[in-house]
Amino acid sequence: MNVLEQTEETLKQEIADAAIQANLASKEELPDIVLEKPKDKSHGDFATNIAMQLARIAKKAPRQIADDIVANLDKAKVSVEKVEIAGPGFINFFMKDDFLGEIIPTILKSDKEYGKTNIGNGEKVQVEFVSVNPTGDLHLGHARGAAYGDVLCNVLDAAGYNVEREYYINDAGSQIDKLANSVEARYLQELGQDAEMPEDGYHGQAIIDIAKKLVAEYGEEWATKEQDERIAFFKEFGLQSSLENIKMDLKEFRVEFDNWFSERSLYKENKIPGALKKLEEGNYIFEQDDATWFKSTAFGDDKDRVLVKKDGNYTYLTPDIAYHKDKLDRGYDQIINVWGADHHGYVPRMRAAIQALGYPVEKFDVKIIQMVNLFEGGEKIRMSKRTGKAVALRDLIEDVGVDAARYFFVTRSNDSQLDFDMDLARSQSNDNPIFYVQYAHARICTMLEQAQNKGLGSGEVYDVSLLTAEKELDLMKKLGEFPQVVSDAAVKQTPHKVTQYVFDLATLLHSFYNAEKVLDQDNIERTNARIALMKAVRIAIRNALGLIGVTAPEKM
RNA sequence: GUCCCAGUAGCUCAGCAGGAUAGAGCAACAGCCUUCUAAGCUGUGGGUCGGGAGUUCGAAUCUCUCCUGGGACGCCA
Repeated sequence: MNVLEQTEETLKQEIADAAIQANLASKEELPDIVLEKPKDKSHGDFATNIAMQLARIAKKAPRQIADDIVANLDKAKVSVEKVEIAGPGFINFFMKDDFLGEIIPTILKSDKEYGKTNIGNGEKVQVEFVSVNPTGDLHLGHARGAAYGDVLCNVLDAAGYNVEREYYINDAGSQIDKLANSVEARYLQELGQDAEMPEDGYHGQAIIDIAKKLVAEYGEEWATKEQDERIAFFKEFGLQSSLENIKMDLKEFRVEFDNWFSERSLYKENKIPGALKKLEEGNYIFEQDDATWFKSTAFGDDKDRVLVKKDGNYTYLTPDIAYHKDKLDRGYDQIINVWGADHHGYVPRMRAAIQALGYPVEKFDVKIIQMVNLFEGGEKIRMSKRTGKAVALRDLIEDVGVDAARYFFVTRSNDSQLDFDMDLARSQSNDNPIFYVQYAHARICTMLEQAQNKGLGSGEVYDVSLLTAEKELDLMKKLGEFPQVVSDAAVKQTPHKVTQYVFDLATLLHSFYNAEKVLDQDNIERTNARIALMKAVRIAIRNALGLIGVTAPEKM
């Protein structure tokens, strides 16, 4: 537990005791005390609305209740400067400045660990994300899912969850056949033959590159072979090449997985019939029109779903059900899937499947990532997977860099669409939030370097009580919030809160920097205290950027 | 037609486990570099939180309804 949390806990306890002592409510009746940090400084450092909440129970006016609570408060136990009652019955607490005193020493001591919490309590969480079909390049939409999933995992990890990252490789369905056919057509075209791309094939550049690679390695060898043999070979070649590309792109994007789960392994290990059998035991299977159906409507789905097609093949859903069964059998407390918005309609049937298999549906969670719209020169760039004109992740990285791309993708809530402004992401100006934040870090590094050159603040001796300027207090309060921000982002699965936080912290740093001078030969005491503050800010920025997967440069 | 997401300042978006006078960035306007990085800072203007009803002491936040935009509704994946 960090310093601010401890102060809050003590304060909450005091308020609860005071309320009971004033006979406003019994221990059982008393609601949880909520402490908030008022936006307006004139409302103090903490505020509680307990008086309003107790109005009905105590059958008294809120302001009267607030009076009673304040009268019974033992101010000696917490470092409260003064207490005020305001508005409809808020109780505002103004703390003595020294309540911030422990923040800086705590941060400097925790260093890389600062921000970590144990709210997850070691709970096992698995996050499956990206999981793009190995039939082409990763593009913009996938990139957002990749950034979201990765940062979510970082945040969960920091908040004390036991996280695993997994990628589901669709290497068994009909899309792989399409891939083989597409590769074949491109291969023959490379050799100057008059081959036609299948209507429903993959038209992207990636397939052409694979064909070129084939020609480079095998020449015309495969043109003369039996088609069956050729297709079989191209299927594997295409699959492996695509997978390699995807892995390479993700690695460059700083996304690494613990598991790469192959759909084929479900076939090999006979897991699909097992899942079907389980469904059958629950009477959720029926035959109709020569197909096998899953009665997903029993769990609120719009319509029932086909599992085994008329032609005897599984639909996409069937191995996916087996896959989710497998995941749940691995003993995670929670499995989170990160899906694109175009797959949201798939959620009810998978939820139905989880329930039909007899698992608690609360363990299954889907995060939907809304679309990304790319803007350049004020105009929207349309993307389409079919025509192959989608903007590839690789191109995006080359253009704006990994830092800017990752940062931009986790600036917004996952369920808001995202307008990605290429010009802004590229710009080396104060308009660009990633540069703004990184600049704050670099600025601190420069100051600390100079401090060292001048022989200032090198020791462990500093007196934080000298930090009384408003901007110093603001910085310390913000620093103290970091662990709560991490917990909040993890629990609510909203990694963009970290991005917002680090931006706000950078703002306070820049503001402080312009208002106060850190290195002052004529005031060594204060200089040492400020250097300690700067070190603490640097740690918080670095750790926050680390969670987002963005570098913290020392010079810019 | 059904389902999902969104609708908050001129633009892009936070805020949505109900709390005080609704925030940030950009854009606009006015200022700040003999001082640790001006990739920075300070200030000003700007809002019927899509409309309406309800619950509540209190609603941008919860419920219902309507409108607008985007997406999804295959024996595709």
